[in-house]
Amino acid sequence: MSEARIDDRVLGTLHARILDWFSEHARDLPWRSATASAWEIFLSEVMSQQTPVARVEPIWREWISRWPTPFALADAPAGEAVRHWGRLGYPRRALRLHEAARAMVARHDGQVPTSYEDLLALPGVGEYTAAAVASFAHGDPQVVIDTNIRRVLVRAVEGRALPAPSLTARERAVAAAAMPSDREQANAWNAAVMELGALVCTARAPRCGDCPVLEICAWQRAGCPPDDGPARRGQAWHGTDRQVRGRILQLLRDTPSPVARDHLDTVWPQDPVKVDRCLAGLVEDGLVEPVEAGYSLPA
DNA sequence: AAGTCGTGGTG
DNA sequence: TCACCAAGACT
Repeated sequence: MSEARIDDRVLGTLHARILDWFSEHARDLPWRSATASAWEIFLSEVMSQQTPVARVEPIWREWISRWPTPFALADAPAGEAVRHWGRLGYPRRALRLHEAARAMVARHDGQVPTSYEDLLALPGVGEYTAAAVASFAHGDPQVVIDTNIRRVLVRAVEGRALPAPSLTARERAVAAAAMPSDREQANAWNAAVMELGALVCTARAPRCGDCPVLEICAWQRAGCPPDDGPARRGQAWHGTDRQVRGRILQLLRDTPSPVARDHLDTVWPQDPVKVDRCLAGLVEDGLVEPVEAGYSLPA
């Protein structure tokens, strides 16, 4: 276990300034309401994985109203979860949410589990989501580390522009050392640092003029050196399986009845072999089901 | 452990 | 314009 030490005076200032900033500037997201249920918070966390929060809200409202509890979602066909996922992206998350709801019914009396370990065991829940749900839904101050928190800490504490591609032991140690010792403050801290990263300490064009900890930011004091890491690999898109899979699913979502194999070629007419491969992948993933008349969302 | 998995806003 | 990136998980 590596340890990281942050100067007590610096730490005190970080806590006070960032928590104060958060109390003034936090967006009033519906899942931050004092009356939000653990299920509502759980849904918001999975929906927010790799997805801008602004796009989550309408889908989240739709899901909450349609499936207000784990029981409700567990009773629905998996395909309905995929259908109502719409264009939020990474539709396997919808499937895993459905599996998670069934796991909650099977193993947790239909409740969102409270321990980090039980949360982590759910499908679609990794380190980040388990810690976030523990902290935000249950008031258990686990160390939350998301892309925002990584960026804020690497700048404010380490003085670098951007974190490494994958999470390091050093970052875990810094994040743990940065947590306030008070339980309530620690939970607020998790949300506050994330919010600061999302609204001010952004990846592309940080609004340092609006930053509450500008004077003690190590990156600022170092003169804002540019990222020294290797160039990031851009995500290819045009003509990839991802694009074709997306089109296939969009067609199936927008069609109530099964779709014939021939009709699926219309999503990528130049290459039926690619369509075959993507279809096989989607079936393998459980997102699509072969039926007599062709293909449909899973029952 | 690097690759894969959607989608849309934006600087 | 277009490459980058967004409350990651999984293999």
